[in-house]
Amino acid sequence: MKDVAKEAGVSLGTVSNVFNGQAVGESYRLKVEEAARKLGYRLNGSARALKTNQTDSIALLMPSIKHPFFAALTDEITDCLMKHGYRNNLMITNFDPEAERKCIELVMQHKIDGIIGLTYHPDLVIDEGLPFVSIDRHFSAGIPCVSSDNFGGGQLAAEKLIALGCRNLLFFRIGSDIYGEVNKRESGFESICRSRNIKYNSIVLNDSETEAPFYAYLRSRIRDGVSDYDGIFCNSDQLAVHVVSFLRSEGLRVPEDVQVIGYDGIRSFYTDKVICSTIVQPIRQMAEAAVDLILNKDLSAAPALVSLPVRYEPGGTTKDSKPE
Amino acid sequence: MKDVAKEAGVSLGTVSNVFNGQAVGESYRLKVEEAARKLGYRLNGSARALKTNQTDSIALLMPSIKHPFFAALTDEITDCLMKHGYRNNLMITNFDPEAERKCIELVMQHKIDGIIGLTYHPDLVIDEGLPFVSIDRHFSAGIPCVSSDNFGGGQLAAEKLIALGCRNLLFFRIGSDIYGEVNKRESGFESICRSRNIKYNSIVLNDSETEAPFYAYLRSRIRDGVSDYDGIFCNSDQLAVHVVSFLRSEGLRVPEDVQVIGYDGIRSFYTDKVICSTIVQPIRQMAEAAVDLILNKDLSAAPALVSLPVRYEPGGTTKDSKPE
DNA sequence: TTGTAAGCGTTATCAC
DNA sequence: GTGATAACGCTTACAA
Repeated sequence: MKDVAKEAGVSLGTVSNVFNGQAVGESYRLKVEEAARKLGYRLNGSARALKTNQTDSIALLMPSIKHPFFAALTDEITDCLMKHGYRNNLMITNFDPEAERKCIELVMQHKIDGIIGLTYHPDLVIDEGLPFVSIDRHFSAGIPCVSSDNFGGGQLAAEKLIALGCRNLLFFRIGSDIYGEVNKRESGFESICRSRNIKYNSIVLNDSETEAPFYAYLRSRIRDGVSDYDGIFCNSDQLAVHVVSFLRSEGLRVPEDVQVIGYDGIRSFYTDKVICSTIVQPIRQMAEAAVDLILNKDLSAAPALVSLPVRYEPGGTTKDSKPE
Repeated sequence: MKDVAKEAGVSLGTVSNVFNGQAVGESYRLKVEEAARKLGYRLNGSARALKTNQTDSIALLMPSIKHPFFAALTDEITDCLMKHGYRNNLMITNFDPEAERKCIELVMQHKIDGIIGLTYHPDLVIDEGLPFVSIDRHFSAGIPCVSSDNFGGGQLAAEKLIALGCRNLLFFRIGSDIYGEVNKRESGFESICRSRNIKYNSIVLNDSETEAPFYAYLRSRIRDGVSDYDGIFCNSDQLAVHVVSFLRSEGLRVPEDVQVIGYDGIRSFYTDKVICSTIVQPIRQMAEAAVDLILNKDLSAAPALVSLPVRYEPGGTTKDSKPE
């Protein structure tokens, strides 16, 4: 920068002003720009960061991005961030709370401006006003959470199944989402069943590694080739697809005998169709919401929860139109 | 840091040495560590970067991570990078050469230590010795490329199809991979066909948006319900799956009448099985190779091409054992 | 082995 | 509106 100043015959301050879009005499600006081009000069991010305490980068904590939902979310968040002139520091935690802690440590060391995180560490301490936006997990005051409208999604699933003729509903959940917003899917589902006076049941496997207990239960409720349940709402599309193939392997027809709805809205990457009837999460909107929140500094005044609307999409495992 | 020095009753240099793992008297080290803990001190990454010209971060340029292959690669690369103490600056370019240029600009501005890139800009200029490792694209001297063994993969596909009884082979490729290593899949495939004296044909759609021409061609080669071709090798799993469903919609049986092999080794995320018979790319090894290269500074002495071994996996679209 | 001091490339605060 | 100067927090000779 000193060289540019010399080359352009102006002072350091002026050069700085040019590069920061400050008001500068037009002739000076031109001279500086010319000199900068000639010298192939560009601002030094580290020096600027040191001075301003701003790195123009946000860390994104993800358990993994092999799952298509996480991948899509990461893709959109990165895209949003870049559109705002920010860089994305992607950190993969592999669902490991210890790794999450280490990531936070890194973030503070590098003075990264904020964190968007989908974490699995219940007691994760977010020190000293470090801007943090959580996805699908509700922490405490000052840490906004963005998620899909899980409660509404649960309701929607129940309403659909009932409208499609189901009278004996079942809810399935697996995974250690103990601290998640995700639990509300069940509540929403139940609330509709109750108010409509529809029989329902829930099976929740919190820390199970396997889905076997679901199948054992399901099998125990099949008599003479007929299932007690005619509608099943699953916590994820993945689970829904598994349940469907189990049912079929037991000789039941889907959707004729049993209808199944999943959650997420995962699309097959080669057909671009949903893989089952499902409640689809508004991924792009979630990304935008998270980025807006993290970039708008004033997290203390931010809503504790931003819950974005979901929609239902038939995918062949319910009696409404199936794709293909 | 000054505060820590004061608190510990030592000098600045000593504190710095402690944090950089330099030899320091044990009693001093303890005092410094104690003081640092008390003050909640941590090294300032920006200041350090300014001084050392090292940011401990690598940029990863990806066209998108919605595609499962890109997602898996990004996941593994990020993981490798973090294991080496580096951060990943993920940049999504959406296949846009202009965006790629901008990313490079960002990288230089922020003095990021290097780039791993899967790019679509044929003339991308990598200025001034900026460490760059390319994936699946061969640039020029000094820019190593890591890829799966595309030539070997093509050979393997041909060998398998022939071993499984095919006598009339076809190769399909789509996409604008004009500058890619990926073209070698075709060469490998052809080389085997020639040396085995097997009839084959290739259809390459370089800049087509749609697969329709493939289907038109395929249809023209079906007479009396029998296809001229009994074995097809596709450039990607995605294409392979599409071709399979086209063939079936035309009343042909796969794999009985026509056998199909894809490339990539994509797995269904809910069954974890490959989605067709395929040549699987060694994603983890590719990630490790790319990270090793970029971190080992001396790119001028690095191999121009690191080509990692692939393997074949049956997936139900060939006559060898099919899953499920 | 430890302390001192210069300097990395910016930005910001002043007088001018 | 422009130009000198201090300061940001660290590393690294070099001196003690």
